[in-house]
Amino acid sequence: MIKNSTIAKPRNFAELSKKPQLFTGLSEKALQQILESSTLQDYKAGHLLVQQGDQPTHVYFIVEGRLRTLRANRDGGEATIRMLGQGEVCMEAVLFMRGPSPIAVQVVDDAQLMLIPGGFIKRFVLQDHQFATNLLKIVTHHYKTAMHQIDAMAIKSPVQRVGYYFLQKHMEQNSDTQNSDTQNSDTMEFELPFKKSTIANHLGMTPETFSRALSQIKKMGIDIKGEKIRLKDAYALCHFCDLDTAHECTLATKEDCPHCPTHAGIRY
Amino acid sequence: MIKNSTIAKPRNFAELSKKPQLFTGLSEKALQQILESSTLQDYKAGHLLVQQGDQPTHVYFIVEGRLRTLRANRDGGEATIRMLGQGEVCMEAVLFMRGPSPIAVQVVDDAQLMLIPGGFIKRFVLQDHQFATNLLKIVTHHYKTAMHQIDAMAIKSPVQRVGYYFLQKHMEQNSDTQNSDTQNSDTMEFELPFKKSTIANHLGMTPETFSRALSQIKKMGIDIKGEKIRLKDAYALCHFCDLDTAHECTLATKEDCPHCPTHAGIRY
DNA sequence: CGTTGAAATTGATTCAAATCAAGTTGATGC
DNA sequence: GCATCAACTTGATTTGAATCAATTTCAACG
Repeated sequence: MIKNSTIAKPRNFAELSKKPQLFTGLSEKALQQILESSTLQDYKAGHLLVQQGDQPTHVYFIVEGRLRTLRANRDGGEATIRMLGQGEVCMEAVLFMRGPSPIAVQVVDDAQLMLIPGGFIKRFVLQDHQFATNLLKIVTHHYKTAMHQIDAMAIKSPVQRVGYYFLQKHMEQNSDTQNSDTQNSDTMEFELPFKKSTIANHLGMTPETFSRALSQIKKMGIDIKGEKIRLKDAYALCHFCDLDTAHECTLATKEDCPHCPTHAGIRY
Repeated sequence: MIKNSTIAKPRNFAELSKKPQLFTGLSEKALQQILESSTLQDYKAGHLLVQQGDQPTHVYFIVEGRLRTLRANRDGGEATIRMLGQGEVCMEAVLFMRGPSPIAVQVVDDAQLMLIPGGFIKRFVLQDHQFATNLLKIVTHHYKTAMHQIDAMAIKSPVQRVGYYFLQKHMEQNSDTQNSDTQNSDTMEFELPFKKSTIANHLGMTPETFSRALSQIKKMGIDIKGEKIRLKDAYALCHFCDLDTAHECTLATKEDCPHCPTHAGIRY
């Protein structure tokens, strides 16, 4: 599985499009320390990095490629917890849970990962405040996402789940392009970063149901061509917004959004 | 709603049966600082401490009573995220998410809470390593629980969800009694700490379905009398165990458990 | 360019949990 | 003791997503 293993070089970071959350605000010295303790490795799609029940050994930083974290049971059922790409980390939360890993980690697209030893992370948290806060923010954000996932499965219809997922991807990709030098501040188009069956599983439904939800959502002003999603108008996804998501929405201030939950003082 | 408000006194902690995770390993000085910044308040059952979309202001430490955290939508649907009692905290994770609270917090049983100002917590995390690690462990544990909840709703049957919930409560209450001076090391009995309809909602099912799941589970060697659950034998709940839970099980080492996933090298 | 195989779509059928609708139990107060 | 009300249980019915099954689409490769 392992094709390549070297000491991580700082310039690998420069190649990443957006600054990874794990390293924000760290001193040069701190960064050096992390890099020197880590190794780079390549993995093939399909490889199981971590199995459910394994003792966590490393934190994995994605330089290139895609992973997913999941839970599985005896009858072959799988629940995809997270789907992650470039600049994201995994196993950092598991490291601080006592006991073996509650999740498996699978390589979805051929990936280059930076492996940071678990022991190093645990020590480093105690010596670097900024790093500790970074970790806290990351785990906290995972928890928020998990709460949304619970919410979705408990009280949302398949169409609502897909709509909310689209809304998030749309907002993510808008903020990405604004950070880079693209001029287009409000793109009406975005892409599905994973194959549909994986997204379906993440949303707690079968591929068939996902497909049917897509054809429903097409009737709501959203064009779907393969991986490309195109909105007919900027408000097309506002149906699916909720109070805490509206807060990050650039349209929320423009008072003309017909569905925005921040208007009319909606309380759930 | 507020019946009483005083500066928190240290001796309130002494009254708590088990040492709360938030304060473990802190110096006397650190504890003093926290107590001096906090206030005690009483709340009536039903009160909404925090609404979805509110900006978080405090961390709530439960001295007495019960709370639940939940998400709700426009159509009246509710998803219970956590149900918490004495010695537990909430809003500590939300504090480190950017933006407004994704959850509401409701008082379920009349409660006495210690309110720790959010700003204090944020500052204190940067100055006290132990406190930072405590928080990291707490949030990380919430995340683990949330992953179990996702798993449950995605790939478990109602009966399996109830069984797994029972298993957890059983293990919790066993470890509690071992810490205190009770001799009975392996109790066959435990109690449901919340009313059934709340548990049902937390498990992502209707009260009717929960009730039917209970009658199924009675056939598996588990007696249910109101709030009291009594196991016919110590292994009655082992059906519902998984790899990461087995790790904390006192029976797992005894190789005679017929269902334990740690035996026979089960891989999911 | 056509072949191959995986992924996705679409349709028909099944099934499990939600809903609807009575009852029952159990706690609280008069 | 009995009345009252909420929580829970139990049964009948409906419904929406899973499953099963048959195409269709599309990318990879010879």
